[in-house]
Parts: sequence; structure tokens; C-alpha cells
Amino acid sequence: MSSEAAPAQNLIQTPAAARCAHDFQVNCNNCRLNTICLPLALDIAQVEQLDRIIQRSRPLQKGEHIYRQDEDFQSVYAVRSGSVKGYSITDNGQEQVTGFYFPGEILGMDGIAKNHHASSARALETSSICEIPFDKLGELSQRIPSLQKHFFQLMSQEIAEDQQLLTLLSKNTADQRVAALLLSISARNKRRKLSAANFRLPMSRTDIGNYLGLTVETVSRVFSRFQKLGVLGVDNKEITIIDIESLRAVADGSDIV
Amino acid sequence: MSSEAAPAQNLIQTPAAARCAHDFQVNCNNCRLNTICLPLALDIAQVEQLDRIIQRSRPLQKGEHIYRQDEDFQSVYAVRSGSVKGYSITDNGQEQVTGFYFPGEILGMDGIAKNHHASSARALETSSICEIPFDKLGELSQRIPSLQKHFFQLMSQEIAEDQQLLTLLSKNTADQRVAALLLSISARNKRRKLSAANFRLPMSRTDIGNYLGLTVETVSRVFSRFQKLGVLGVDNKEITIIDIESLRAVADGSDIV
DNA sequence: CGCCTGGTTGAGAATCATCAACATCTGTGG
DNA sequence: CCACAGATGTTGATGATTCTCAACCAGGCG
Repeated sequence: MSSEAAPAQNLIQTPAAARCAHDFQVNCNNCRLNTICLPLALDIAQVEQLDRIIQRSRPLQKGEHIYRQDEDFQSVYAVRSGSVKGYSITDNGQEQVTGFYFPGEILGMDGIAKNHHASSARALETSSICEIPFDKLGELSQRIPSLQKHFFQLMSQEIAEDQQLLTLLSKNTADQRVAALLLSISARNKRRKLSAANFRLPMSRTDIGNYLGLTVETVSRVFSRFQKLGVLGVDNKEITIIDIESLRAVADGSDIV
Repeated sequence: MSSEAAPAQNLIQTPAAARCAHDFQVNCNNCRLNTICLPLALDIAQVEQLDRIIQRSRPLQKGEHIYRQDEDFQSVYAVRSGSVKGYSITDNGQEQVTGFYFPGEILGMDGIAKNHHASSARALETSSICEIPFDKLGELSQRIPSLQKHFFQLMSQEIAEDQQLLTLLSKNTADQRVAALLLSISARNKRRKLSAANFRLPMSRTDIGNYLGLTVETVSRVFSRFQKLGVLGVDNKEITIIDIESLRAVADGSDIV
């Protein structure tokens, strides 16, 4: 483990607004994600309590693991900056990407059941991660009903989202799958007050294909086709959604274009 | 011979062993599923408390709904006898089967997040269902830490299983998907001390295909092929796993047969 | 008895995977 | 700062698995 080669030097106290996104000294009350992340349902005093159990470490470099499949489960994690890929390795050694996580989103909840992680997670780019020890979160939930409820809701949401994804993989064409992923990322950007039309994909085409159950080549072709149709601007990982209505039409299958 | 599919006439009080599987007067402490269902982590006094919040109604007939998509979310449900299909209807009106539920299994957890059900659930055959009001379960979990933990685990398990299913749909051939489903049902039967080799599928071929992202025709062909290869005995819905090792080999992709 | 739903089987078509060649980007070291 | 190598992405040609369309069969119920 090499020490900080990362741009996280300014550890001095500064106003929240001026902080670097990767600053790991931030706390929940001044984190700009606290309206979409775990603190969502809590009052200031409660956030204070939550804050005390959260562990923040130096930012992770691209490719570094947050946790690995089969490791003992200790904590769930919140993304504060950057992005994360969740994936698992099947019995016969193939990788399956199970999700992408952006700031304000929680990962690692699939490890609770068996007390060891059912999947691995690694940073797609330089990322700051909040570690939330699960036994402490459980204790805190005993005392703060709204926290328990909110965490139930977060897990439920993951279930509902996975089931939507099932539908996507089970019923939809390559075009629909790619369109749906782009719309999902766009919506999540919007939630974080970022551009819904213009963003950089942190993951590779391979990861996208893996996640969507397609080959790299197919993903690449879909991007090219969407660009040719004037629906998308594609410059490598830089994406512009030019015609979001058409993209929605494609995703819905009202595929007239 | 599945005793669970039998009609539910004798509602009189009888020793637990002699009870009809659909008897809805049973309580958690004498339910023979209490080692795999929600009470799993509780002592007798705690089960007593859990039991008091659970609502049992008359058995449902085949086709009756337990809850419907978009309805207000009030409760999660445990299957006590019979079997249940979970499904959702997409924007463009297609049905997607999201899961099958057998005795001892919990459904409805996808409704917690948004406070209304993200999917529908209906009985595949005559079934008894325990209704567990979620607000009361939440309160109880505040007082019984092991219940909170167990419920977190149940939700986590659902997440992990959905992610496995993602892999199945994303990477596997028709043969592998069907094999995996049969092995899953076999294992769940075994957990309930029923035959792992011999069982009746409660769902239609259409439902199987829908769940696995295949057409009815493909499912039918796979069943026929497996039968021809001597891996399976298929008599309509009555299934015999003749060569479970080969079936595992198929499911794993070490597909030499 | 015959209808209707559910299941099976067959032939042809389509989408996406595979294989292969080439292009572009990244980052590392000279 | 440039050059180069490996990784990543694009495009094309071919082929396989699965879908689609269609006919037929079986069983349950009025």
C-alpha cells in the first residue's frame, strides 16, 4: 500500500463549499450528499451519532478494492466521490458486473445475509468511500427507528432495482439495454444536481457489456448507431444525450425512431 | 405426493403433526417451518411476540392475489403452504416473473422502499399465507435485535439471489438456465425435508420461460432434450431428476453431459 | 362431446456472439 | 516531449442460438 499519491493534500479545515470532492475529513452534516445518502431521514443530532460510527479513509485509486468476494462482511459502504463497480466471479471463473455505484449510493448490502461478501467492489476512478460498520449501524438502528426504516428502504430499493434489471436482461434488445443504462446514469446525475445530458462514463465498454449481458462489440455498435441516428453524442467515454425523448422511446420499446 | 397441495377442510384443533398444511390456525411455535422462516433467530418468548402480530387468513385459491403492483404497501408475507408467483408489469404492458416463493419464504420486500408494491404476487395453487404488518415488524425489531438482524439478512439474501439470477440471465444458455431453476427448486424442497429428486412444478411453462428470459417453446425443447438424455424424467409438471450430477454439470457450463 | 388452455414439435428468420483486422487511447520510459 | 506498447474500442463478415410463426396434441371442464 503506497501512501497518498492522490490529490488529497489539503486536509486543513476549510468551508464545505471549498472542499475537494475527495476530502475524506468531511462529515455527514456538511457532506453535500446528505439529502440523498443514509442521513436522509435523520435530524441533525442523529446525523451526529451516525457520523461517529462512520470511518473515512484516504481516497482509493482506480482499481483498488473496497471489499472482495468471500471476505468477512464487516461494513457497508457509501460512495462520497468517484464511482464503483460491483462484480462477482462465478463458479466457472467468469466475471459478472452486478452494478455501478455513484456518490450517495450504498454498496455491500449483499454481504449481510451470509456474513461474508457475495461480491467484490472496486473503484472505477479515484474515489472516496465512507465505511459504515454494520454491527454499529444495527445498534444505532435499534435506537433510531427512522434509521432502521430508512435502511430497510435502501435494501428494498436495491431489490426493486435488481428486479427491474432482471426484466431488462430478460426481455430487452441490445438497443433497449444500452438506452436504459444511459437513462439511469443520467437520472442519477440529475439527482446529484449534475448534468443529465452530459457526462463521462467511468466504466469501460467491456464493463457495460458485461453488466448488460452483451459483448463489447455489440455495445460499441449500439453506441455508433445511436450516434449516427443523432440520439447520442459519443466521444469515447464522454456522452451527450442529444435526443432524450428518442432514447426513452428506444428504452420503452416504442422503438420507431 | 405433496401433502401441501391437499385441500384445507379440517380446521379443528389437532396436534401439530396431524394438521393440514393449509390450516390457518397454526401459530409460529407449532408451524413446522419455524426453523427456516422468520422465527429462525428467536427464542420461544420472542416467537410468541412475533406470532401476535401475524395475521392468518383463509387459504388462497389458485390465481388469487396476495398483493398487487402499485397498491399501498402494508405488510410482507410468508408462504406457509402452496406456492406463489411474483411478477411485475412493465411500462409497455409485458409481464415479467420476478420469482417463485415456496413455504418458509418471504415475499413483498420490494415494496418497503416506496411504500407501495413494486410487483404483484398471486397463488400458483391453493396456498396459505401469513401476513406480517411491516410497521409492527419494525417496532418489534426495535425491541428484538436478533429479529432486526434476521430481517436485514433476509433482505440481503434476496439481493444476493437476484444478483445470481442476473448472472444466469446475462451469461447462460437456455439449458443452463433451466437446469439452474430445477436445481434451485430441488434444493429448496430439500430444505423443507421433501424429495430433492421428485417434485411437481406448480408453475406453467410460460411462467418458467418468462422468469428465465426464454420463450415457452425453448423451455419445452430443453425439457424434452433433458429427458431424451436421461437427465430428467418429465411427465407434464411432474419432474424427476434422474442424474443430478449431469444437471449440475449443465448448470455450471462444464457442459459435457 | 367438444372447446379452450397449455404444451410440444418443426421450419425459417433474426439478433447477437464469435472471430478477425484495424484504430485509438493511455501512460510509461527514454 | 515524444515514441511506443499494451489496453481499449471500432468495424466487418460469418455463424449459432434462440425467437417467431405455425401446426398439432393432450387434458380439463363446462
